[in-house]
Amino acid sequence: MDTIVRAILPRPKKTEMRSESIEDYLKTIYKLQSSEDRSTKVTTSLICKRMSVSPASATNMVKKLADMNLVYHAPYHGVELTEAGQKIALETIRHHRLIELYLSQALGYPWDEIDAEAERLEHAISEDFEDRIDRALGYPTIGAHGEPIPNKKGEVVRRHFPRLAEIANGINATIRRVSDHNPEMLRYINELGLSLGTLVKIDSRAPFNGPISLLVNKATKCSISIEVAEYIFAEPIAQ
Amino acid sequence: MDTIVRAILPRPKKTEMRSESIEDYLKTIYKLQSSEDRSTKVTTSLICKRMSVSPASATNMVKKLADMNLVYHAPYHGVELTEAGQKIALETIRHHRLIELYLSQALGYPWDEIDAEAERLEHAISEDFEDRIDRALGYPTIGAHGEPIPNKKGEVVRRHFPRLAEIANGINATIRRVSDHNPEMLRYINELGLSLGTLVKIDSRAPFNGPISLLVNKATKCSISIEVAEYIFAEPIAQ
DNA sequence: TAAATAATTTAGTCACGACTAAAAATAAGT
DNA sequence: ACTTATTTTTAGTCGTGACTAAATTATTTA
Repeated sequence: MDTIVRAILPRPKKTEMRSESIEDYLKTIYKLQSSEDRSTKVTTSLICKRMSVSPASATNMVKKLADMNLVYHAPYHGVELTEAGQKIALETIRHHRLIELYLSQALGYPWDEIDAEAERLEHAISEDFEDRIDRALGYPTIGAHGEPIPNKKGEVVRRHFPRLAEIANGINATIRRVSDHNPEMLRYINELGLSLGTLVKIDSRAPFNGPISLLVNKATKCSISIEVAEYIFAEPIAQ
Repeated sequence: MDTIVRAILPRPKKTEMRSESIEDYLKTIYKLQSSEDRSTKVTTSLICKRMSVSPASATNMVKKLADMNLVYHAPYHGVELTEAGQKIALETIRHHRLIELYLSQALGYPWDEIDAEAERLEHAISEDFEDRIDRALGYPTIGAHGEPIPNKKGEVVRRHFPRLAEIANGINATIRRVSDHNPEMLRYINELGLSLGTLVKIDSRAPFNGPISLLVNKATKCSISIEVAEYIFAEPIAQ
């Protein structure tokens, strides 16, 4: 009796391991969950687009993550990280950001290369390595592109700044974060002298969504497209 | 005609990729090929023992490596690296040793932990990373345990020193290399104060393969088993 | 509300790299 | 030389994580 039932039911799979892939998916889901508009559901297609993977692959992994109790999955309606899933995501992100900062500060890596290198290293380092670079960096809380670095307990201090594109003309602001999604964009932004802490003033905007003119460090002028201005987050200075 | 022949022959497999596994096997084969007695053939069983893998797995990989022209394989008689295979092996070993040295010098890792950490990192780093730590270390040629570091061209400067166990009583010698195969042994050796460059004098030997008494740095005495003395290589000082 | 479109999931495949069990080849002992 | 023991290879399986193609479910539009 029992045997028959067991033979018919799908075998209960004992997926237990924490693989590179799993970490990558959880990291991506975490980022989608928290960085996009809060209202947006994290759907399979969002995930597969962000990871450059086929929809079927994403579905498969989502099912596996659900089996492992790392995400809640409402079929056709998206996923949400469980506490366990979020823990792994944050550990992975912490690794990533600490490595990025280390590459940039200790090894002189340029801004636009640290993401790719960290992407591979983040899965390979031990807790010990994490601790050692954390110490070497002086227990930082802000990453190389201005993102918060989760602490070991998985706590994140989220800071919120408007995009340059959203700041009104005539306002002074300090650059606080730059989206690290596009290395070419990062290189370009860096070439313009727009790094973390740089003071900029929104000078003027050309009509019809034209370029935005900036005054950088009260000295240089430069003109960037709206698209670029969407990548840069800055803190307006109260005056 | 042609079609029939092609249909019967095993499909020619296009294994092209350079995976972690492949690097590990090539590295192991290189080490077996050069570090054991030269006369010993590198057999499948040697490989599988060293890698803690089943004989079948080793055979499989060996066949694959032969397909990729990375090793010559005489079935039942062992393998030998081709030039291409040796190149990859040396690149991997170079990565490993540079990382070990970096961990030890820049991050203060203890001697007995660097191997395990480097084992995972060596597959994850880029050429750029390699170059940067190489520069940060001042282009070293000797690794953390005294082994030579292959240069970028794949050249190795092999130095040959006798084991402590082989050095005659009364001789002064400088420790030049320590086998890194056993972390516990490494920790023990380090605790005894026996690191690279340490001056030792073979004081005496107890009979029946008993322990060897050493005078360390002309100051401390210590007594080690033959087994330990097999792990340590030293340069006798001409006097 | 029905049809068209878009998103998601199922089904089936493939490469990789491990495994066990069994067959085949080599080496050793009498 | 012939049997025995050991080493090596073959055969077949499994888990992971990707893929395409086809089916299914949701959503939008007419």
